[in-house]
Amino acid sequence: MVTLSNADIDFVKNYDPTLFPPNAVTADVILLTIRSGRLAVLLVERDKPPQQGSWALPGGHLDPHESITQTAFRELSEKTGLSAEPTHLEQLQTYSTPGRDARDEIMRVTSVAYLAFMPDPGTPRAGAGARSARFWAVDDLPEFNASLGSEEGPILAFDHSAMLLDGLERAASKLEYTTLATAFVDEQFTISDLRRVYEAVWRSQIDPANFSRKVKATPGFIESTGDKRATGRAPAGLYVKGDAAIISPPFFRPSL
Amino acid sequence: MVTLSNADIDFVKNYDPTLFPPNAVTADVILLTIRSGRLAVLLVERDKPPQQGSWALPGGHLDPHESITQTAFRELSEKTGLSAEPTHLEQLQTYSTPGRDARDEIMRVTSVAYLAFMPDPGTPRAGAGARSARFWAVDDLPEFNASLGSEEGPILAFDHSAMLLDGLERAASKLEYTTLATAFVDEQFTISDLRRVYEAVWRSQIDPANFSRKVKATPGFIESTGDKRATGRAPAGLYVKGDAAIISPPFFRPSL
DNA sequence: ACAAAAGTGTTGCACGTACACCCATGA
DNA sequence: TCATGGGTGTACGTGCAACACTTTTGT
Repeated sequence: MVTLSNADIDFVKNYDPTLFPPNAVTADVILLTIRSGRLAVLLVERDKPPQQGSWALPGGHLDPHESITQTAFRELSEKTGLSAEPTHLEQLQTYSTPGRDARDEIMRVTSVAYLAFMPDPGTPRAGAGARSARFWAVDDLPEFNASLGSEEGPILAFDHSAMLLDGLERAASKLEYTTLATAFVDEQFTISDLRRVYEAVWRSQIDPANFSRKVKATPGFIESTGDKRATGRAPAGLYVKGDAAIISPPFFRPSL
Repeated sequence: MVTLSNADIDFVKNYDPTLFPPNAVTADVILLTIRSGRLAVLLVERDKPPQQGSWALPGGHLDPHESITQTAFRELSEKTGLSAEPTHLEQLQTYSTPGRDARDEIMRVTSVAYLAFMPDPGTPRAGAGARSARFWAVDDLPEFNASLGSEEGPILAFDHSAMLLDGLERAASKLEYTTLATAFVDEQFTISDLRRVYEAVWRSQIDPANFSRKVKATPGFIESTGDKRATGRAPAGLYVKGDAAIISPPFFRPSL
């Protein structure tokens, strides 16, 4: 990837990392899915300090020979025991404010947050370093205009509430101009399934008639399989994801 | 910011950073401005290995007690001697692919790229670690559909071409739905000044009549001062930035 | 037969684009 | 007075929101 000059080779040979202040780099993953029509996020209950016993996003340290994206995938699978990989994973933002982690007194911890989507993967299993792992409906979390739902969720550890807030905004805005809603549904899905993704992420009602027309009119968003699924009453057409990545013109979420 | 339990305090006291593989965290800044109607980026000629002698984005190491955003501001001023600060600076993305920096053999280098805008600040001065510093018109860089212009620019060091490409796309897309074009012009500006920002960043022609109407119709985008500037021929109204951050409905760039 | 969900038709309105036109100024 | 750029007027097309209406099935 990089061409090394002789000067570079000499330089690297004599490079002493201990001369630099210590740093840690971690990846944290905001994995979103739709459960019973509600947007849900995967959290783990921490089993080690710092913040032992509190709930946090799954994540962990960068290994020397992997990219930070690989860290995100690996930590997600190690901490939560999910067998399937997310259908979409993208980098969100990096968080480095001093004091965001107790270890900052000794060694700065810089955290790269990732945003991931997948269809409901069922119940996760707590992995290494986690006391338990489960999905929480986002609006059961008290920090996110809470408790329209039944359960009362936890307050998040570290600055993970800020990360989640940023992730939710990114998710809502990406549905406007990309076809990423398909990352939340199974391989075969109905247009109503897709509409329920939009409704959950945008927390708003969408006119089924206009939604259906618009999705079908967007080239490459969905492809018909010809089959039908006997879902509730009338059978709905089954579709698979098309090959377009962006929607133009975009969908707009109601301006609130 | 974080409340520490007794367990956390004990944990941090006994924390040994040397048990972890060494990491470096750096910030690199893509500073864009408009010069003679063309989009330009600030580059420095490196005066130390690695990649000594080649051109790169200004940047450097995270200090133990600053946020990575502060690193970006500090390195920009140290390396390029700019007296004014950018009028806009936002985090772009983090780059950590193994092999992106020669030092990765010894210590992983994770780089947080920032995107910054400002009105033309004049000629920069090379600072510590830089042999020289100057603005290059983006389309004089051979990797960016080059040489409509006169000069032939350099190939960038490390993965800085990828960063710049991502930054240009982000800048173009942000002009669609935010009022950030005002970050490129002086405090007082004409509507044509603002239009030339859009034309430089989008590399396209815009109808002056429709542009003027749309800008004035967007609440909070610009505020009239009542003054006029005798620019070319007829005097143009002078405006200042309004207090809105987002444009709705957005402007759309021509779909190419 | 009826309820519920899928999907079609139709209308009005808001907005963007294109382009003709007028105005103010300095050379 | 003419060239240049700032600015207004206007007509056309597109596309979406709203909502009435038809179709299809399971109970």
